[in-house]
Amino acid sequence: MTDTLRFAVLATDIVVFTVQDGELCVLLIEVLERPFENRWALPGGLVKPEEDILLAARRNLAEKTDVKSAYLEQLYTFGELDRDPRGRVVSVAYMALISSEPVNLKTTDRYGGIGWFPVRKLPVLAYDHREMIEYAVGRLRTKLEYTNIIYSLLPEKFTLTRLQKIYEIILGRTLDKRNFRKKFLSLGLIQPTKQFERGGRQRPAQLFKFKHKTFKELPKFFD
Amino acid sequence: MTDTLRFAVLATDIVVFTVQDGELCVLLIEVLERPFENRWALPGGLVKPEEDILLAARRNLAEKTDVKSAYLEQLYTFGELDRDPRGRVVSVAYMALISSEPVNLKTTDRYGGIGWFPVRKLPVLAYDHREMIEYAVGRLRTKLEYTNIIYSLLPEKFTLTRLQKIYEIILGRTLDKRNFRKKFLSLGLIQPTKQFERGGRQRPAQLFKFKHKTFKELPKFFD
DNA sequence: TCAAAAGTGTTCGCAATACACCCATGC
DNA sequence: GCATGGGTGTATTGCGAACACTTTTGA
Repeated sequence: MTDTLRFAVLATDIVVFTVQDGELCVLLIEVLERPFENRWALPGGLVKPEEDILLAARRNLAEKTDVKSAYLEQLYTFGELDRDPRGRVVSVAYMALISSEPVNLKTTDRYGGIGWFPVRKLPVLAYDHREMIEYAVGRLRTKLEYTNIIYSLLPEKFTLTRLQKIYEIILGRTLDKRNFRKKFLSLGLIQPTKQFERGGRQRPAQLFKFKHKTFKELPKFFD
Repeated sequence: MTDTLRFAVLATDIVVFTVQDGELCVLLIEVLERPFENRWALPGGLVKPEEDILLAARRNLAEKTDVKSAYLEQLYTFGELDRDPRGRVVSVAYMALISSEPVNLKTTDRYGGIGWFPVRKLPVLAYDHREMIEYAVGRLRTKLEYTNIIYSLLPEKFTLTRLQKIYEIILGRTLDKRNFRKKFLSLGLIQPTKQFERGGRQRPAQLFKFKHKTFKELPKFFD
């Protein structure tokens, strides 16, 4: 091998999802550099020669937000020759999920802005980042149905209605309240707390929490 | 970016599956170079600077077999810092599926041998290739249940029993013959031919073929 | 007392499962 | 004629889907 060493530029891009205002949203930053000036892009950056790719994803994410993402998963590696007009860059895409609590977004002078965008109304994106987001949405939908990753999109305590809404928003269809509760509770993933969410002018909703906030595959789930 | 260009060695490894003699088998080559001399490894190699990764996988596969694989899918990118003792090598792993027809295997002076190994009885492997194979087996099992990729593991014409055996071998459990046929035929993916497989000292089995040999997701499948 | 969301059970239909015998052939 | 795998139908069950009213609170 040593006589034929080949090199490529390695990068990582992170599709950070959260649910906000009834929409599945993704975190984007505004590019200033040509040829994508004023377009929006996924947070990400280069992987250092002696840096683990997963850690590079975490680092790049930490440089833009103060979020410790609850969940980070490698998605797919994008290596089309012409995906970056500046030259050959191979990018390992990740998906991150964070709870929809307020998040501090940083910005540096290398970027114009940073913000959450509903995946249903994305701006014009730089590079192949639209493709990455579409891929990530597909993966998220799939995983929602056979794993417990939804825990990473929720705060510590939450109502069953909020839980259901997240499923509905991501899956893109409504679910029957009684069937949803019956089925989800039977999974045994969550337990009721003794607290209730008050404040609306309606009956208070009981707050639940996950027994364990660790990734798990489930036997079955919602079709 | 140009002021901070970073480099990594990019490679690809291919987990080539086939079903042979009642076993799910994977194609391995024998490494001669230190420090993995006499261990077995997945076929693969470096990605050239101006080469698409998928094409690099195809090329590396073609250099070892004369198989045009029916199916090739990117699996996961392995980038642990110490996964290759010779230095930092990031490898994009692929999964290939081929029909269990006889395949010509080539070998070059850079490798000691090449052959098929049952995934249940793997030799000691080089690098992180065992991990890659385990990942690939998981993906294969999953995809078998919600896609039609099994077509790529079968010859043009096949009996229903052979089809069922492949499911049983990969899923690792037996299936009921009547239920299997009822369900698979109801998917409408295959059609009977007018030919029968003779030769055994039993009733000849009707040969079937796939209507389309293109990748498809299925509504549901075997649990 | 009214508006708003919380909470709760039963029925129905279908799809998955379990299960056993006759058929066509080669030897 | 017998051994071998090929081929076929029905009954049961469990799960997902459909569906409506009462409860609790704040204003």
